[in-house]
Amino acid sequence: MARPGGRSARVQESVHTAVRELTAEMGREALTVPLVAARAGVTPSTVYRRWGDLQELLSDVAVERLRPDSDPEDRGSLRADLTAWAEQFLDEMASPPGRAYIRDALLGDPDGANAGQCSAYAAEQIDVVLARAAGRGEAVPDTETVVDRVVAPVMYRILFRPGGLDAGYARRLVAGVLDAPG
Amino acid sequence: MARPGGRSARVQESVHTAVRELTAEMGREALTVPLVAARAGVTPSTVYRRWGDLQELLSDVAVERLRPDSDPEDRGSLRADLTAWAEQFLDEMASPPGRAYIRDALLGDPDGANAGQCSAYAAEQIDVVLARAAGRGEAVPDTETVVDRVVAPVMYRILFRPGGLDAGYARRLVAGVLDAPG
DNA sequence: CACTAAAAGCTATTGGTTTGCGTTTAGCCA
DNA sequence: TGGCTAAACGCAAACCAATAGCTTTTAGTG
Repeated sequence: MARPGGRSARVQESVHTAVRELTAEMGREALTVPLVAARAGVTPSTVYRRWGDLQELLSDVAVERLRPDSDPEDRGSLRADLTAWAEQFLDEMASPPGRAYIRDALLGDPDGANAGQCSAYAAEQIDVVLARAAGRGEAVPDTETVVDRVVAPVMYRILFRPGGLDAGYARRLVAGVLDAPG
Repeated sequence: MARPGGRSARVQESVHTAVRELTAEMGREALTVPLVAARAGVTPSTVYRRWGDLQELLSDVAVERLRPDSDPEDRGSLRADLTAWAEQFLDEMASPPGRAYIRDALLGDPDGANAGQCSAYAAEQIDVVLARAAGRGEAVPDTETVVDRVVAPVMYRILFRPGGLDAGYARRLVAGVLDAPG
């Protein structure tokens, strides 16, 4: 993988852009490697060599989209910060596009590197919230505890229990980990 | 879908058997629809029409394999029952074949029906354990609470955090939900 | 400025996937 | 029991995604 500005970087960028555009235009089902390659202005063999197959390419694009673009907002207390973050997290992840990205990220991921990256994103956001609360002098749970008690249940239900998720569920999970830290 | 003994049932059975045999013989990577169809004694078009593609077929087979074959053993107390079940659950699901089945089950599952079935299997097992404990007069948590506090963290880590799972983790999760029920 | 290795373009070929049509089978009602 | 209907399957041709071999371009280096 060359430095930004090199040909490799240009190809990667144009291919990723092609995936995003074509997904928006005609849906995920209609996507095919030759189609993406044509839109990106490269040959299919280039895509196959760099990504292996369509799933791995979609996984790469999905991880990019799941990267949070900013730190959680400071609302003055651990409870308020964590509740707001959890509600937004559930809202984004449980939406149809969010679910599609999660599936794509998990699917074309032979070694689990992309899935690990997604988990790291959530852990980083939680770290920010917890560190801020600790700076205020509040007692804070471990990041791992929050992952187990909030992130994991949300993701589990998104993946295995289609339907029946709302902001209230996220609030209850946060209340549970703050009021009864295991 | 016809009753057992009908042609549809015979075809489904022979195709599923072919998938299991060929997976064991030459690995999941080598599987193709024409290969499975030939082993099953049907034509590829039959498989494509019934299952859509290889992923959906593998998803069906994976769900079958994830079905528990017996109720959890009675060890005399809720804590012992739940701990033993969680340890076995983690052990089976975190193993390479278990992870492969989970991935397959999630993968070819457009409407989430197969994933929901997997979740239902775990909930049923937990229900048995909790009902038995309630029959003894023990105080028991909700099934949903156990799913959130034990099943979800295990599955999340299997899917998003490759590596670093052991029986001790399952024991700590069970202890957490029994000693500090949210 | 030449040199080397990695990456992309090009093309032929393979084989997985789709489709249309005829045939069989299972369920159903008289 | 016997015909009727619709769903499921077999068959075969056509399509197109996927792969591989080879050439050409490009980026980095002495």
